[in-house]
Amino acid sequence: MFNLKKISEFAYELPEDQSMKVPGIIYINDTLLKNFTNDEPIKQVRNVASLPGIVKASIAMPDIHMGYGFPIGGVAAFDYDNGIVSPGGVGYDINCGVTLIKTNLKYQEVRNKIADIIENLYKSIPAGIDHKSSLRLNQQSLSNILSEGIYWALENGYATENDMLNTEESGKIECDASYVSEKAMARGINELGTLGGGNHFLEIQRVSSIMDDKTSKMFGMEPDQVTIMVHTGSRGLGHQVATDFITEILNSGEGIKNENDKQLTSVYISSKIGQRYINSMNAAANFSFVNRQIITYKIRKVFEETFKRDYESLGMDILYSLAHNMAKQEYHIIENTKRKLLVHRKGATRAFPAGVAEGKFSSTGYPVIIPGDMGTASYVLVGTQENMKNSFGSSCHGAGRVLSRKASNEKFTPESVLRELNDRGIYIRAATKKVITEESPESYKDIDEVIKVVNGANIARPVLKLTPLAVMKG
DNA sequence: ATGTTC
Repeated sequence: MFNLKKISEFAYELPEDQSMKVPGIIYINDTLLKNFTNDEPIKQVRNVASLPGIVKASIAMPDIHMGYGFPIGGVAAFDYDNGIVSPGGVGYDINCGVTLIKTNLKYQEVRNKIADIIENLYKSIPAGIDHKSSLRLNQQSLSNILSEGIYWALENGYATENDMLNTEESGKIECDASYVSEKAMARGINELGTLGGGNHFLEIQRVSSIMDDKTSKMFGMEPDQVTIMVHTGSRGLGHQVATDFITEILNSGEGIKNENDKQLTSVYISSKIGQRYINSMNAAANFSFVNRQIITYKIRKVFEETFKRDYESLGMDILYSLAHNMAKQEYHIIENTKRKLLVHRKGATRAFPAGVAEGKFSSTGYPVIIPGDMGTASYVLVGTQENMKNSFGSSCHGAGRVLSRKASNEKFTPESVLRELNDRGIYIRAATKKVITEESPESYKDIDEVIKVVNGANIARPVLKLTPLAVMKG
């Protein structure tokens, strides 16, 4: 087991190691450290610290758990000219992320309709594996989605200008989408507007407490307001892009091998493979932005039918739609020098504060949306100035698993989890029994404790807390 | 996460 050095109440440093080019820092406290049953995630932080061109530190957020190569909850930035890009540092679900939709409805107005709404959402939005979209896309439309992102949704009536402004990167990352394989395209063409499975979900929530009144007001949010949260990504298309490039890099001889972990494969950003991966990753990210937008469109339709009012009069604006599995080209100040970096956030959220965030969020900072588990709570936060220096303006992305899916399935029964949710007044519609046990609240770390570390380590400040009323799982 | 083992 690693002998971690406590550097503050909310941060630990890995012991020095000859392989490490930079320090390894984990933002965590004693309580959350007790969740570790093995040191694999910590080894992954160490392995990332050995990669060429890494800048400042290999960082992990309090929701850290084991991933492919890089830990989930990991942040690592590489010099754009001399550093690497790693598909495992982005994750298989490229631009997996969260959209939070506001309403002007209060809890009292929806409480008797919750079950109907979820059942109608379940009919309207395909969920789980092998549930195909009702949208019929042709190849040209799919190509446009990959290169134009939300602009395609805007042109086709699925998005408004406002939706675009409320989406990270305005829902479009510049890229040459022609490198995306036919196989990835074939998997994606029937999956637009589908939720997927596993930890992906759709939730109806209410604002249960406000920690930052001023920012909440600026976000247009108040106590007992009803919100809808969507967590999904780029589906089979992004998964195939990741698979394609991991396979190609491993077979190419260009991959930078890591003696500690064969899975931790990467290539230089400047290499041809690296450039093709970055373009393909960005295309998959655009697909994911559109996927969440189409789901938003379908949610609005269901609410319009339920309340017999149009979605604008229901106040159904997107607060924000963000990515938490991406590598992004960004400029950061490192030792008084502005440097061009590729910031890998794998299960980590961009958290630029006021003054660094752009557009309509320049005076608040971008909303940082952190879902907990399906039985507990989620949070909206904003980043801090101090954290721009510490972790490239990044926050954690969720509670983080504490039990593996396998362990969860062995430990819980669907009936016990359903009873628990029912006792808490949470209505659930799940595609399979297995996902109910896999995603049991006890499979995740305590979100309140994770937020305590995020706040204590000055990563981000809590703005408001959301409590689930009903959940749909794929 | 994932046409849940090309």
